[in-house]
Amino acid sequence: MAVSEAEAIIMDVLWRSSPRSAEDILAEVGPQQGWQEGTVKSLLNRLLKKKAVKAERDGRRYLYAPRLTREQYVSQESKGLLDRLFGGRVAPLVAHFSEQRKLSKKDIAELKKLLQELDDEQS
Amino acid sequence: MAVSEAEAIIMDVLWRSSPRSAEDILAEVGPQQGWQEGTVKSLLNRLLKKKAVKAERDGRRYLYAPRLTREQYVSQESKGLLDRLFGGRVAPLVAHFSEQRKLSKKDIAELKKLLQELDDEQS
DNA sequence: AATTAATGTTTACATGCGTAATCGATAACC
DNA sequence: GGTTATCGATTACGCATGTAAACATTAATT
Repeated sequence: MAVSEAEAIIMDVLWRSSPRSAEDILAEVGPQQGWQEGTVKSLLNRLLKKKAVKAERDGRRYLYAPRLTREQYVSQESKGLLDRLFGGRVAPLVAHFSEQRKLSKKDIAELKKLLQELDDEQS
Repeated sequence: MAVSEAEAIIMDVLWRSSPRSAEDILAEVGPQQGWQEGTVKSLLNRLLKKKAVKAERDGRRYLYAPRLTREQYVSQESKGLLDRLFGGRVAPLVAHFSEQRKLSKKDIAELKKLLQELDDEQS
């Protein structure tokens, strides 16, 4: 089953640094999201059930760590969107952002560099 | 409220051509999705409630048409993903697909052309 | 006019999600 | 050793979603 949006916020914390205790996660995400203890614990349990995180006992508590990598998650999500909205092709997606003026100078520079690199490794 | 995934499939039919009757929509999407009448009708009603489509009476029945444009929908969805996963920047997204070898030759060619055009209109 | 067919409207029902309160077990403290 | 604090596990609850059946209305047919 898929990792939901609220769950992904917990994953983000774990991707930044793990393993971490529930308390620790709450401290980082609670104030920011307005979540309290029970919420974080439920989300952690659902993530465990989905096998997206693992838990290792540490005395009285658990330390949680990702089992699903950020790369895997990002891939699933982006591929889903790409397939659903752009026929699975990247160029139309970029064209879309271009039309929406969502390409910053920096983006453009980086894209050029990226394409250049692809050329280089090609030859 | 957001248009759900099943609802988006109905929208797709309407974006391809509209206005259309429920029967018509069912004919196109039913066999393919394994949906039956009631399902399509429910989805249409939810879309009406969300004001994503409008309905115009045509004799005994209604003809449905999009109110939300495909552009609007695509924008919302892609911006959501971009913000959540790539800090709102396009280049990292493309880099991600590049790393996943998801850039076809055609993609690369089109991206080059796109960047070229951006340069041109710039100068 | 009564019955049937065609459509839209309302209701249903299981599952997932966001958000949490409550329960239960175990460790710490008096 | 009994009480309290700390954690995780279980349960809850409203709302959205996917999927559809049941109901209502109105037009067509006999």
